[in-house]
Amino acid sequence: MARRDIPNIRRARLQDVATAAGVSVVTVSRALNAPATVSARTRERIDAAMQAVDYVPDLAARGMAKQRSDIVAVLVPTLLDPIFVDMVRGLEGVLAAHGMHLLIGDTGYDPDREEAFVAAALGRRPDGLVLTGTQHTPRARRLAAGSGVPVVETWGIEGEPIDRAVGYDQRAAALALTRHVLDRGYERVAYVGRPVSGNGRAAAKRDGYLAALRAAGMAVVPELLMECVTSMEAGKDAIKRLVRRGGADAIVFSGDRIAAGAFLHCLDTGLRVPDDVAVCGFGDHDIARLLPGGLTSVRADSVQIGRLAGEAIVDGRVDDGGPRSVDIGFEVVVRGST
Amino acid sequence: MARRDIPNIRRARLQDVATAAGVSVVTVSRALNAPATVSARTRERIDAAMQAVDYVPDLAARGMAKQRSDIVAVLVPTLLDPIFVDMVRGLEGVLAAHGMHLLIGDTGYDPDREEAFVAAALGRRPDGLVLTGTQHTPRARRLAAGSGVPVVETWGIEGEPIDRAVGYDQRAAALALTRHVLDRGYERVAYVGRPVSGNGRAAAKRDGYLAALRAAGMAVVPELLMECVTSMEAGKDAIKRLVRRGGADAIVFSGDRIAAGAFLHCLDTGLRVPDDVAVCGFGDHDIARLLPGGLTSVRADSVQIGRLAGEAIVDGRVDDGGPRSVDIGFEVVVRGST
DNA sequence: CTGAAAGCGCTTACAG
DNA sequence: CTGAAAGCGCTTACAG
Repeated sequence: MARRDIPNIRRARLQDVATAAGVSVVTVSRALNAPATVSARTRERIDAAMQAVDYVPDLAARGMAKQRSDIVAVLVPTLLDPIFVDMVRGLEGVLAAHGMHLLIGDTGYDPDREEAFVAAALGRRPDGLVLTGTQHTPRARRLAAGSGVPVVETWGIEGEPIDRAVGYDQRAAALALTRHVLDRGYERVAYVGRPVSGNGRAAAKRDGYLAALRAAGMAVVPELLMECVTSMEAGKDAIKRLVRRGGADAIVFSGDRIAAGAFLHCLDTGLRVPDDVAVCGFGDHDIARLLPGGLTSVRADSVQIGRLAGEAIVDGRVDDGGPRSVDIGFEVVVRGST
Repeated sequence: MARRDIPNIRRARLQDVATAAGVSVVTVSRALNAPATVSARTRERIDAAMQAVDYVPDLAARGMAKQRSDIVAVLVPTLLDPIFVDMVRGLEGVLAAHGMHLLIGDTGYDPDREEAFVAAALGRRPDGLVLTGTQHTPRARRLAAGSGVPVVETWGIEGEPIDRAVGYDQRAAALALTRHVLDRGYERVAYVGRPVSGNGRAAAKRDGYLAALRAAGMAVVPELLMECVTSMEAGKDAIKRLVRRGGADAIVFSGDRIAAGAFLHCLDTGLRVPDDVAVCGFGDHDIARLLPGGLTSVRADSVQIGRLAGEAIVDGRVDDGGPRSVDIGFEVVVRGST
């Protein structure tokens, strides 16, 4: 298998199939794309020829000829957070059913990497572009807007979308969640979320938390406001610090995994949830149901966001009308942790 | 924004840039691919022209001309299992550093869907193909082998790889894990894993479990051998049934998430781990460390599998030699759950 | 029902 | 340093 020595294995082309079947390339192309327009006998010969050489059509060439790539590009901030993975699953399901392929990129929450990936993805002349959030660099936004491809921004629906947006009101969700905690009577409610810089959703959630405090007539305690990365370990570290730091009696986390890390730390060290400290998350991932007593969380269907994004792209070509947002809504699911 | 009414937005082509800059397309192409071969003044004019129209090169056209797509296709059985997501992260990291794009597909553990995706992916003339496991349909294997592109099979390294394989000995890992449990003195050791049909890794793991029992001179109890899907809920359901069914005193799960679901169920219902029932998983995901007392698991670096797969593809073109496997090894990490 | 020609947007030798 | 021609593998009108 000295395959790598021979850089150009000659893969079968339409021409090879045509020659083998004794017809022209056009006819083979038709047998592939409009079988009904080819006589049964010819079709049989062509099919046999294709089988014989294991012909696989070159989709890049087809795409160039048809001006349509059957590729959709999706950009997520991280694959470490299951909400984005769920969204990708929903998207992939819809696209696969339509014979489209998914190009995936991980921006690491970095707007510049997002911009670079947007440019690169647009180079594939995708049939759709799925972004996370509504905050992008000016050039990324300009490229996406000017590309002519359907663009779907996911999760955050604040502001004017480039084209379509599918998500829910992150600020309202954080506000509702925090209000629930305050209604329970907790008095030192902390908030732990992603860094807000360049992240509209993180900023919106934190705003929701702050608004809830304000509405309850409570002061913001700087020590109770933390930024952290997305990991279970981070949740553990955060709760250790917040409890030591002079006592949060409740913590609102911006994600279930972080919250679960904190929750498990409590189980491990004997801190009682919610008696010593209440904990809640965001996303209502399966772990929220399974933690002992359950984790209070915000439910919003991540898979559905992906599905709707996929559908918006699939029928985006027949659709018309200006930019618009779809709000999938959310629900505060109260469980034992608060 | 009646964008959708106008199917063909005219995106800037090389020709448009060339006209704007007052040069030929070749020169613009050179400015892009070999800037040093273009005079500084010309380059400036070209750069300005590109800026002006937000030019984004058509990568499909480039790929066709260069016979190189800068696309790598990866197929995973599911995105619900974090080990595959981790692998994809590792792969994506390496590829992004080389300006390559990731096409991702989710086979749902279905060999026919895998075959379909292999064919479709090969249609993109990818620079590499990353598969899961070494068991594929004959046609999928034939297509991959005959495609001339570097193929990396991941996780399982049993059998002869199509080209490269990166993973570890799944059977040996399950054997070692089960042996550890038996050494601890547990006598009714259950095994819960994915259906083995069409899944070489699942079969290998189950074989390892059976071999460990055999080596210990213990009989296989059919009631203690279960198949289940990959989810935390499934782990919960499994442990409920196994404990009821007349008492496993230890359970080896084929994944950490399933094991964690079972573990959490124990916490919730007061079953003591490991006193009432010992539990262990596979993958050493972060949750394994965070569960109270810790979850015994098999550690194998999923991200590293992705990285090595990516590197094999990146320098696959200069490399030579026959098919070969890379064994990344594994380690049984003993924690409180056993 | 079938085929010859032109074109999709690039790059690669080959000339100048 | 720059450009004209040919080609990458398809599809799309246009003829027959």
